[in-house]
Amino acid sequence: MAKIHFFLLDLTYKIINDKAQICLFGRTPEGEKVMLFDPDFKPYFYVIPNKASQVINKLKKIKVEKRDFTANVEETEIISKDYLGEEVEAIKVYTNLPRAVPAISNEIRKWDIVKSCHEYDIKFTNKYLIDKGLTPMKMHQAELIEEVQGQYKVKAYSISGIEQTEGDYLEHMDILAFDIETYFTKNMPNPEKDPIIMISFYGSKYRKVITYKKFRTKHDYIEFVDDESHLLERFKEIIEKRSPDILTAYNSDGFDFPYIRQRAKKYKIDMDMGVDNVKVKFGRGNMPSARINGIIHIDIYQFVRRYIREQLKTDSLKLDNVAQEILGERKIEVDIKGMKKAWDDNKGLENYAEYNLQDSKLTYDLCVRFMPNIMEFTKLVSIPPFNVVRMGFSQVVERYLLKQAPKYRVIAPNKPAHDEIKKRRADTYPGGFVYQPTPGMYKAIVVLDFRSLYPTIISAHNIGPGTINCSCCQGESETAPTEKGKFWFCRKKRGFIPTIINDVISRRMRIKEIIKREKNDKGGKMLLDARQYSLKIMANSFYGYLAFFGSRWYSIECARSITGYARYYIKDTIKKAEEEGFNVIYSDTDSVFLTLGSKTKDDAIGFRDRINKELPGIMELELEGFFPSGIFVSAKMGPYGAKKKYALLSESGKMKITGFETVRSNWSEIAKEVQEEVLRIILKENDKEKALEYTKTVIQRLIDGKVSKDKIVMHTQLTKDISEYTSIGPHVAVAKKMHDSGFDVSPGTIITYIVCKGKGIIRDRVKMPEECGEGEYDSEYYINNQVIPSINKIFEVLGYDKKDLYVEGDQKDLKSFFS
DNA sequence: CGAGCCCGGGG
DNA sequence: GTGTACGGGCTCG
Repeated sequence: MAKIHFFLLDLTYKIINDKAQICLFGRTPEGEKVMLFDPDFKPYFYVIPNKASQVINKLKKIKVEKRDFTANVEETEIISKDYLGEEVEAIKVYTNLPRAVPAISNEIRKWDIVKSCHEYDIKFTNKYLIDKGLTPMKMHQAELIEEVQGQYKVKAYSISGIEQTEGDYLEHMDILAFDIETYFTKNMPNPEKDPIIMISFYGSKYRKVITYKKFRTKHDYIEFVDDESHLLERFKEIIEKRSPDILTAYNSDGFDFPYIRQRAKKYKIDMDMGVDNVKVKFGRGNMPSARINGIIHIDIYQFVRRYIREQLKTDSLKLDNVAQEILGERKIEVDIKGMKKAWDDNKGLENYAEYNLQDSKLTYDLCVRFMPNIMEFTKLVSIPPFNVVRMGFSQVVERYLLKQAPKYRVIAPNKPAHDEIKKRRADTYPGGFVYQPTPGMYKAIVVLDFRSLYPTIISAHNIGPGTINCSCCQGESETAPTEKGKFWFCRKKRGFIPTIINDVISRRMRIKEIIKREKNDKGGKMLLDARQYSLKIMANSFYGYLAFFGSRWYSIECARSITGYARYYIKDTIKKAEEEGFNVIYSDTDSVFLTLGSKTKDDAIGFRDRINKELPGIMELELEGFFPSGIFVSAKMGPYGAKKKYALLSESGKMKITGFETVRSNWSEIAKEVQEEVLRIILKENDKEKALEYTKTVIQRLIDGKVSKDKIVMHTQLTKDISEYTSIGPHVAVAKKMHDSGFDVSPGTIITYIVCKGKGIIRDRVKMPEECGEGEYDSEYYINNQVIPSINKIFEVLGYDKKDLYVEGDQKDLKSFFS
């Protein structure tokens, strides 16, 4: 029998003759796409019974009638398993259909001979990947059985005996980026009426802009079609014809694909671009996503926001900002609001086409840049890249645990039910220790921090839901330094979670050593760096996972113990630093900021080494760096620790700013402007007096009514029909007014309004910009609720009070502002 | 203070 | 579809 080799891109399952068949989308080494059907996987879940024989007998007969199918049990099997550190006898229950798993488990959990059901809500395809040990994007082989006939764009076969082969994974992927431009008048475009006017593609040796207003152009990449419907047909055709491994765009889950779908519907064009001719599937609700069978759609914005955001300097994740920071390249500057006129008059469209193409190029470059990271996460958790880029960290951790579970015979605990979630959410506990800085400027700062503090504590103290308060170590093992409760962890047996986390940390250390050793191989280094980064993210997420209300392996007792140990170690470090004569100025969870005073850099290095000698297991204190000067902001405490807020000037003259939240788009322009300028003056000119004077000037201008309307207009989007609102916010109040004056205020409309002078709550004194005269705005509101909150924290740090913002000569009027 | 709502990205 | 993001911030009740 012939064997087939292929890279596994993605997978789904189809019901064929009342049986579920796994359907794999692959690409052969020769570059051809294939579909492979594996009938050899049955849906199942686990039952932990009180009386196994009774349960099995009853299960054999069970039938659950659902609207369009009948669920029944096909087979059972008794298996010994580990459930939260305990040996249990479990029944593996096979059902007729994947849908029958939730149907049957839901029914039998009510039986009193059943203790609990498990793993009934893990997606069928994911279970397949775990149980068969397969890894998306890697090379696989399988026995070919026969060719399958069907309405597919590619060849399809049934297979058996699939296995992942060692080594290769798809390295040279065919990536295609696209971007759309739409007609729009004032606000964001409305897919009901505003057409798509341009679509660009960018790939390796491929660039194209398609549009349907003809103009003279020097660019051969611009292609003209007859109208919008032909534009959409051509869009489909290019994707089908090129059938890239990866199709990428920026915020395409949230914008481009939903928009295209709406426009295509208008022309009755099917979005059946999948290699199996299945239409693009849209995830619903709050998390839209567009899945194309056989083509991996990666919305690179989704990946950036989940995995990269933390390490970016920019707070905004706009394509322009992200591209500038990552690629050092920007969008083409155009007047986007002028595009409507350019389109109407067919004047200057070439410039917009260039802009359109550049967006695709930046998206393509970002995708290429992050592909090693996406691949590493894909391999780490064995989830197709489509899903990986759309998963939160808690899901990544959980998925990694689920992948490891079979090796340790571990049965997964269940996700919490609704009331359990409520209970968990209400349960808070102390987080990291924060040593509040005295606000102000400092010189000669040393920053020390514990390398991966929480993960190393978990490993060093064997912390996990399976090792906590074991009967075998009661009274023998030390108790964790928590503020309440008495928790100890097993000393005889390593737990599932500490074992996994220790493995992650040691793998990462090995890789870091290889990177150090092999300095010369640049390409290999990039890959290894992506690998160590994914492991770092993974290790750092375990603690949060244990405390996350939605977790399967939830244990607030473990989380309490971890932060308890963390507080113990950091306080101990602070105490010892002070004993040695350093000045501790700030500390937050895992880091300590010292000023040298009369001591030297070498003294700081010696201090670090003395601390490290006493730390248990793999715990380690590192010296992050020396900073000639810095400004500190008071840190605000939350249940999971403190938020860092400070700005440091490094030895190389770079500014490191942490924790200043950006002002949101539904804030007024004046608030944004003041925040930006104050930060600029303080950080770059180092002149707090000047920042204060500047702010006073703006407040004075607000009081005098001199600030123009366009700087105080607020924008808020209506998300539902005005009649559906139970709580009437300012924007809803204005929308009602607008509605009464005959405006269209359907969901999606951006409501613009100005808060005006008057009595009572805000919504009673909001006006549409048109009915509000210049200077009629409520300066009190704009000072207290817009400008002051945006710069408040910054001035607090510099030792100023809100009172210092009083404008001379106007103190009487201002007093009421700051009550 | 809790509940309700909006924001992000996109044009 | 072996379902239903997320954390932060503002305003109303």
